[in-house]
Amino acid sequence: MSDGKHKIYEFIQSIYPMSEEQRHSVVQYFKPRVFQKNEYLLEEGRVCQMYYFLEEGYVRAYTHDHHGNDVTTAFYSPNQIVCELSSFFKRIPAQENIQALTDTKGWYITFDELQLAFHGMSYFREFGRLILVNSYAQLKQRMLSMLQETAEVRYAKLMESNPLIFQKAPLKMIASFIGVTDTSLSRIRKEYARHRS
Amino acid sequence: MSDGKHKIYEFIQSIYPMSEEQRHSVVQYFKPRVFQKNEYLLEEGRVCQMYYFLEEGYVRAYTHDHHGNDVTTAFYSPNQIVCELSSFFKRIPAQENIQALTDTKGWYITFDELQLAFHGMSYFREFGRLILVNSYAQLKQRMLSMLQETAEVRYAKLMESNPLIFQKAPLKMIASFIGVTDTSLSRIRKEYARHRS
DNA sequence: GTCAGAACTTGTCAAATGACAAGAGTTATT
DNA sequence: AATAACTCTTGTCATTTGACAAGTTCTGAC
Repeated sequence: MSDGKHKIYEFIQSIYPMSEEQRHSVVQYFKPRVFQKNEYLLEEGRVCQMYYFLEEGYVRAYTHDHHGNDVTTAFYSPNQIVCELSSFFKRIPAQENIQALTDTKGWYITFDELQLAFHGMSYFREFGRLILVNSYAQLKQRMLSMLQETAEVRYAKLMESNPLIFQKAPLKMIASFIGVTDTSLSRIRKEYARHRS
Repeated sequence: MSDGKHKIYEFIQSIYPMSEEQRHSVVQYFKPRVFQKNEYLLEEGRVCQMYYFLEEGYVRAYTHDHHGNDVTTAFYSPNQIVCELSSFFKRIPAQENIQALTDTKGWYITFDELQLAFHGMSYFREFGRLILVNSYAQLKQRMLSMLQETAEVRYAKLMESNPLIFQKAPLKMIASFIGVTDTSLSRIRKEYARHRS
């Protein structure tokens, strides 16, 4: 394992444990790729070509609402898969952009390669399916959070689960992710800081 | 096809077209199952055992918030798959209940059967994956709708996309699905009717 | 048919949030 | 260093929504 793929081995193991040999046959498909700050991993209107394991750096996905404002749909931190799953698996144009917030480093696999690997290896299939199921579960939690919790609670949770994002992304991006205006988030943050002190 | 599985054949074809023969080998796994009004398809704390194709009837899924109120997470109409995907695929206890709003009729397959079928048939795998990807895409749309649109717009969209739900489910269930209180939805509905007249 | 509970509407008031604008601080570019 | 663009905070006011309560209608159990 002197190929620098240490992190991706660990990641696969944490999602769906398998033998050393099996992991190796999965990992071999992944190729290195870096992005500079502000570079796009995916642009709206194109088909998502990468299933990208983010090893270092921070990334966000966003789309536009009808007023032309952009809305953050996801933040990605190290050790996550970055991919617009609908576009990638259905081979249709994406409705969102994915952009590097910082310089990033990671490993990718293309759709065709993934199909090939899926075909032969049942453990890879399971791994792929779990990524999908986990993303679904996570999105559902966020949905529930939108339905049940106040903006302040959503802010507090993001602070806990992903504090580094606040150093990498401007307030406005975080605000649209949480579902409030940046003005409002600025006030919420103030209140939150007051409670904590 | 005198086995009454007409609808499920059509459904599979609409999601992921395949040959008559392939579809047959998929469909043969599904067994009939009916539920009476108010009967539970899944109860909180149990592992979801069914991947259920809903042929007739209406169903909703809900969970509880910290105040003990229930929150509707999904409505299901005929020709949809009813399943708590996280619980079903990860074999973990579900956090939500799925309950019949009306008498229902449909077809189910268990996890083990599905695994078996996935193993041998690549077209079944594709079908299964598309169900997952489609559910994900749909949830994402709803998420965006929560972020960008007013409660009134969400109400209007649900009215268009799924008008029959309004005859099957009380206002309170619909309100928690849209993300407002029933009081508020009552007012929104009034306003909406006024605009339309 | 009567009763109890659920479902829905409406009123009043308070709280949360958005829209808009001004201003201070920061960063990038030339 | 000067400038412009971006970032964040804060003030004011309007709008939306929630909380609570009262009252009507509907529905199901007995």
